[in-house]
Formats: sequence, structure tokens, C-alpha cells
Amino acid sequence: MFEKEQQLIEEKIKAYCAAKGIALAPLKWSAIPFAGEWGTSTSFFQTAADEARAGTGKKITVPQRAQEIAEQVKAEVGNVDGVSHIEAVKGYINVYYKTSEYARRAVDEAITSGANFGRGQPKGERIMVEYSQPNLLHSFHIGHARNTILGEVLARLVEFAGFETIRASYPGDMGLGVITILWIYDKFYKGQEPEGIHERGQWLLKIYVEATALVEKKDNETPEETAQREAYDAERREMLRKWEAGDEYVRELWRVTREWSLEEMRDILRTLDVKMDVWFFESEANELGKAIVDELVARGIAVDERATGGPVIVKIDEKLGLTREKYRTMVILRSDGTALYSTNDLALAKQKFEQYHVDRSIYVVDFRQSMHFQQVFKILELWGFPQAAKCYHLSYGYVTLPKGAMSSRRGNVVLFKDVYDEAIQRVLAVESERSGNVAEDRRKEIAKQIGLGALVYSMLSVDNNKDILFDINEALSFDGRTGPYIQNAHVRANSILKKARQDPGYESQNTSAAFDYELTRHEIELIEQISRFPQTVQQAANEYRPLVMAQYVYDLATEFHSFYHAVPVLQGDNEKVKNARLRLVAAAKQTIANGLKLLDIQAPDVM
RNA sequence: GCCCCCGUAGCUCAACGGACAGAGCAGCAGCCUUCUAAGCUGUUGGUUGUGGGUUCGAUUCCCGCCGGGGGCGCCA
Repeated sequence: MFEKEQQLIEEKIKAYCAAKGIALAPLKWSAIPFAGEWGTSTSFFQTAADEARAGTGKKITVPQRAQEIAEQVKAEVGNVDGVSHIEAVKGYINVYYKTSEYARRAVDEAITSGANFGRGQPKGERIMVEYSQPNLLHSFHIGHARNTILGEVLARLVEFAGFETIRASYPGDMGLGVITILWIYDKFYKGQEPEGIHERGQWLLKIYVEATALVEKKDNETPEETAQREAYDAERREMLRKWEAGDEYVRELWRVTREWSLEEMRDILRTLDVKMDVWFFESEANELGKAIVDELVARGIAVDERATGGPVIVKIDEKLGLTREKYRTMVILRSDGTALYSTNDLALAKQKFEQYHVDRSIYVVDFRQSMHFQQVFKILELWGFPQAAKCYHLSYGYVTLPKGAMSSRRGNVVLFKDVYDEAIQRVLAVESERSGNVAEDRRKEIAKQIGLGALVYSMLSVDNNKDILFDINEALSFDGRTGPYIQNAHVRANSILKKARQDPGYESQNTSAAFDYELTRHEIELIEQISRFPQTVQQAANEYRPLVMAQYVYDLATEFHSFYHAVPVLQGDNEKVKNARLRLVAAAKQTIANGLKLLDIQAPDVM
């Protein structure tokens, strides 16, 4: 917002140091930490330390020398338009902006840009975010939800920051797990599925757990039990073989049940407001995969050991000339010629680069697969894809339960749909308690927004690499650092504006307001937070970290709540102050709405 | 054996190598005839696992150790 002023000052500092023979280290500007006034700040520690190291004979105390330079520079910079005063303190130079000017620019920009406030310039790069890759044929659990939310928010962030963004899903629609469900369905339950897409999905999950118990080895089995288990296992493996061979009966069964599962997934994605651009299916990746293996062997990257009964492998460490084992060896094709996860991922990456022309590729996958992705990225590099350097595995921690890690096979899961329904119930209970002035038919709609807001925010407010111990009371809490807290700030801003609009003389939406009265601390801090939104978008996108935005929006809401409590808007001292504050409220509302949008959380007008 | 992640208030988590390590929950004390109290204000609580190193400056970077989790040629 004051880039021009900052640049002007930086040039003055550079010119001064050049004239004085001071070897100025690159300047890093950041906001002044002590709130109350706006400004930017930079330090001279590095410059002083460089001088000390150069050793001019004089003994130098770095902080002292930094302060000395800061003072000299301060005197030299003098007056700059838009700047109220400059101070040199503790080795820093603090440049304070004129309050009224800063406030006006920040508020005007937020209101004028509206929904585009904070949007970055196009970066001319295409980015693909791959997320939401559940194994199909059973219901979506809360761990899948964390993945999908993280991926969607990341996609929104990079898109808003200026990247051309493609959203991709890669569901596991084939594999032994899928076949296991198919097997038990066909053998014992065919035609018994319940109505309703979620009921059906949950039912499939139930029989999956049952099937797993039937085919998994147990302690203390009797010989009869062992024989039974082995027979069942043989049956499902035979079914897998038939699928591979294109057996029409198995394929048809698979197509139908797969579609049930996809229906459920699409419904949940709709609930989460996720619109995928590209669907990759594991079942389709298989064929592609086998072709690339030949290419890798031909290029001398992979070694085909099938002649001696081995698989096709890439000795990554050896190829890179590493002596210590780091990337190890990756198997990219089974000895029987069937595809592995690695086969498919390599093929998919090639497709992303060549067919979708992506410059950057992000994989939102849990942390256990970090080795896998390091290997894949290294192979892509050996393969000669320059985009390999911009492949990134956004790894995140588990959502665990008090009983341990979630496992669909064992049935130790909390389903997204159940939590979502519970969330709505809890919000409705609070709503009726508060006997608000909300019309009955809108309550359900708002309850969805608030309930989902709570759930989504609880997933986003923890950094990626940390496990989340799922506690439904915490996830659906409405107090403190939560989604509803932020949504409530939006509601409050809206209610002020709504009331203001009832006044026929209310015109301030279209005019720039002067903030040339004495601003309260709350106004200053709120304006400061609003003005930081665009840079926060960039930071969150550059670091691929939704948490940065989650943190920011919460802080913004906190500033707004404090402001709301302490500063009267409609009963302001006079018309000028009232109009300025209304402008500020409108700017805050817009910024909160934009931030919530990036977090995939709805911003209701009433709650 | 090797590789990756984590260790910060009682609990759950923050903190581009910078100015006094911050929030929420829990606890304690206050605030609703006012723009909705899903809120606000105040307060209790820390040798940032540990020992070194780099640096003017380390929660942050490097090394060792302790503790927890994950992974390592035919699972995904």
C-alpha cells in the first residue's frame, strides 16, 4: 500500500551509504511490531556485522554501530510525502506513515476491490493440486475430509494468489481392497444394499470390515477356520484375476458398485463446495503405467530384472551418485508385469506435464508416503522433467481417534457424514436456545454453514505436519478460536451495515471517507489487519500453508470483535466519524468474507 | 542400520534468523435497558526436551543425546 514510499526511502538510504562508503547489506522491510501507528521498519545489524568482520581496526559493537547507522540514515532521509515521522531505535529505522492517509488507502482498496481484494497478479504459471484420493467402495471418513479440505483450501489460495489452478482427484477405484468388498457383496449380500447414497456407502463399509475379518489371519485359528479363511482369500484373489482379465461379470459388478461410491463422493464434495477439474482413476492409470516402464528401461534409468524373476527397479541413490542410502531403490513394476502405485504415479506425472502442461504439481497426501514421493520426484528429475523441481508433496498428519489411527478395514473410523449431521444438530440446538430473529426455514441453511465452518476450521487451524486427535466436542466447538467465531464477526459487521442502510441519508458506500479524526486503538489495529490481507494471501500460497490464512482470518475477526465492542459506529461522535467507521466496517466485512472464502467456509449474514 | 517428521503454558496449538515467545481451552475476577454475549475486558500459568556449535542476535539453522511417531526393492 505504501510500496512507492518504501522504495523511495530505500533508494535514499542506498544513496547515502554509497556516498559515505558504508557497505550496506540488503534491506529487509517488515511491519513495526509495536501497534498503535503504522509503518515499516528495517535494521542495520547485518551491515554493522559485516563491518565488524571486515575489521577496520576499530573495535565495533554491532548493536551500537547499527544504531549509529540508523540515526545517520534517519537524518538523511528527511521528509517524505505520506510519511509522518521516522525514528531510529535499537538498530532499527522505523518509518511511520501518516495515519489518515494510510487508513483511507487501506479501506478504499478493500471496498473498491470487493471480492477481488487481495487477489494477486497472474503469475503465468499453471499449478495442479491433486487431493481427495479416497479408496472407493466405502464411505468417506474424517481423515478423507482433512485431506479434501486441505487440498481445496490450498487450491483456492494459489488460485487467488495468481496461479492458473487445476484441481485433480485420484480416487482408488481399483485394488485388492475394492475387490474384497466386491467379493463379499457378490457372495453374501447381492441385492441387499439399502436405499440412499450415504446409507449404502456406510453399509458397504460395514461389509468391508466383515470381509476383512474373514480373510485376515487370526491368532489361535482352528484348522477348519484356517481352511475357510484360505478358501475365501483364494476366491477374492480369483476375482481380482478375473477383473484384470476383463471378465464381463466382474467388470459389470465393479462398474455398478463403483458408481454408488462415486455418487457418494460427489455428494460430499458438493457439500464441501469442491469442484474438481480432472478425475484420474487408478483403474485407468494402470495401462499408461506399463508403457512408461518400457521408456524408463530404454533410457537406462530403470533396470528390468524380470529375466531373473525380479521386478523392474530404479536404483535412485546409485543413479544420483550418493554413497549414503537416502532415496534407495524403487520398484516400479512387479515381476509379473502388473502395475504398482509407483508405476501409476510416474505415469500420471508424465501426463500432468505433457497433457496438462503444468509448471507445478502439488500432491496432498498423508505423511506416510513422503518417501514414496521423494522417490517419484527424483525419478522424474532423472527422466529429465524440469518440473520435477516444482513438484511438492504436501504431507499432513493423521486424524487419529482415542482408539488409535483410523482404519477403514477395521471399521475404526469416524464418518464425515455423521460428524456433519451432528454439527448441524448442535447448531440448531444453540439457535433455538438463543431464540434468534431468524426465520425457521433459513435456520437449517445457516446451521449447515456454521456447523461446517466449525469442522473445517478445526481441520485448518493445525499445521499440516501435525496429527489431529479428533475430538468431536473440540471439532464442533463454537467458542474461541473457531469457525463460528469468525463467522460471527462477519454477521456483526453485516448487522451494522444493514441498520445503517435503513437510514435514507446513508451514502457512504460510494464515497471515500477521510480518517482525519483521532482514531481509537481498535480502529488502527483493525485497519492494519485489513491492509495485511493481500500479503498474507501471497505468503500462504508461497508456503503452501493454509494455516497461515486460518491464523490471519482469526486475528482479523478478533480485531473486529474488539472494535465492535469498544467503538460505537452508528452512534458516532458526528457524521464524519460515523461515515468513516461505516466504511471501515464495510472493508472489514469484505476482508473477512474474502478470507473465509479462501478457507472454504461460508460467510453468513445472520446467525 | 539408514531416511523423514515431531518435542514450546496443565491441555490443544502458533511464532519470514530479529525488537518483550503468542492464542484458544481449562482456572480465577468482571461486563448484556446499547450496532446480536456464538462476544468483550482483566488475570494465573514458560530455564521453548537436553548438551554443544554457527551468528551481532537462535523456538527457528548445524551436530550429538533423550523421548514420541512414520517409513525403507514387488501394499497403497
